[in-house]
Amino acid sequence: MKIRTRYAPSPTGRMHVGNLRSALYEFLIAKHDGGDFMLRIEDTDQERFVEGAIEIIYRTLEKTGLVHDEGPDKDGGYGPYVQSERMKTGIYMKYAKELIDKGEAYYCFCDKERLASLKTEVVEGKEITVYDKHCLHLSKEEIRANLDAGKPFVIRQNNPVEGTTTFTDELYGDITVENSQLDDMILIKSDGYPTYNFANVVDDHTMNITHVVRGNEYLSSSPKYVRLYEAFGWEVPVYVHLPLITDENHKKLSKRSGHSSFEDLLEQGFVTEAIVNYIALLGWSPEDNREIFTLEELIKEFDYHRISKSPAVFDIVKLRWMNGEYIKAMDFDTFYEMAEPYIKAVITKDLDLKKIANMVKTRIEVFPDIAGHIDFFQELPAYDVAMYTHKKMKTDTASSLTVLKDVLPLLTEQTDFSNDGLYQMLLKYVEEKGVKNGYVMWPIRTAVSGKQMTPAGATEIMEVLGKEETIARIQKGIELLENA
RNA sequence: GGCUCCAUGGUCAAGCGGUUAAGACAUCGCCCUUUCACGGCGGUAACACGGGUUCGAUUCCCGUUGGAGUCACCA
Repeated sequence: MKIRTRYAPSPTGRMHVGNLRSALYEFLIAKHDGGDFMLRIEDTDQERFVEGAIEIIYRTLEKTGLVHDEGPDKDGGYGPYVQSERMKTGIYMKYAKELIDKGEAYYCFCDKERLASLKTEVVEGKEITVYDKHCLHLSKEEIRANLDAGKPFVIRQNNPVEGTTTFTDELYGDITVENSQLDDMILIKSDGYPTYNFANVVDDHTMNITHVVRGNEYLSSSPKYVRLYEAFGWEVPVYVHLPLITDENHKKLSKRSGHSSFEDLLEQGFVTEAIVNYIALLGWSPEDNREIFTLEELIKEFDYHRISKSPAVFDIVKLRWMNGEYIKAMDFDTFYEMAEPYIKAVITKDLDLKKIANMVKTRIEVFPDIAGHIDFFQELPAYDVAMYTHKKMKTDTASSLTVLKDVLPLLTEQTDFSNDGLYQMLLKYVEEKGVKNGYVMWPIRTAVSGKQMTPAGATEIMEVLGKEETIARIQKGIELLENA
């Protein structure tokens, strides 16, 4: 049988990398096997629903290439399954009632006050409540009367108080819990919507999901879901719980962690392919030492049995490195298209932007790095004469002044202002003087850039700057050195 | 606190009874160089602890410690 997986997000905002990785692995597990990947929007919580969140999910999956295979028709393609839409068919209530008939669930009419009186313990600011099955013991007549009176109700799962429940996770193995630990969780809320706990099971079953792949945070509640499958007499799916992705403090990454959503990363200048590549490696590794993968290659190599069991810290520093690798590997036109806005944000003068882009391509990790490399092209920054002194180049202010003064007339005469022409010309001067290249290049580069480090050598900078601006900057340098 | 899970360098990680315990990021040093970067070469750095099992444990078992997750009419 074909593997069928699903990504089941709730539309509450941007997709953080933990969610994205779940989607990625769910996609990969299905595709590696030639199976199907579904998208199901879990919007049963009316209060948490965020306007536009579904579109963000849709856009993110599309951009990353995690395209689902099935769903209601939408613009000639497949839309996502949406729980609030499915609910209109009465599917969840129908199955809940089936459970009631089987004695596996029951109506509960307890109000907030009674529930509050049940609260027994407060741990780390959280109230721990265990429902006492009060309404399980209501007679048929009492239930009827409450229902007829229009009293608000929820439907609860009826879990046994004795024995144990065991299920198997593909990664973590057999997990057994005491049934007494299983709370009678709510299946249908008083507003008629199903809870995640219930809708998830009903949908996974009715959508024929074979492999339930999800975050580790569901591991401890899985026995309750398994009991639901058993109560229905349904086949329990294969479970693959994914290790958590954490922040640098080893705490679960969440929307509150900030700046770690896919869109945040794009805004920070990361490229989609690098993000996908990096998160694929957070919790999974291939048999060899390879680290750079396209989506297609991941599909081919991804074996979910090699997923790690321990949590992984999201390391933005390594993501930056990987992003830099992707940038270096880009063909120039693609790079330029992405870099242009960042360059134009700094440079408004009429300079050869492509030459500038090319200088910077191997030196950045994310696009916003560009600004710091090229700002001096726009305007010569104020700089300290001390920069002319460089021990390795054996230069100081006096030697630099001499060089600049010697070179100024040569530049004025120079007609070929290309990188090559300038370099040859200066090389000749170097030879005549009998010094090392750096002895001449260093002061010139300093004068034309005003910076300690630049994305290119002196002559490349001069070429882009042009004759007029170059000469002006050299003159400025001479002036500065003379007054030192 | 109950329950569940996890435990190899700062981080991601390979390892699946016998290894000089890989590799990558970061970090440090050297080389290259028209500075820096890129690139190349090299260094520092890890099996949490205590018991078993075994001829032999990073690897298997138990415990301790540490960390995480979860305990909602949220998902």
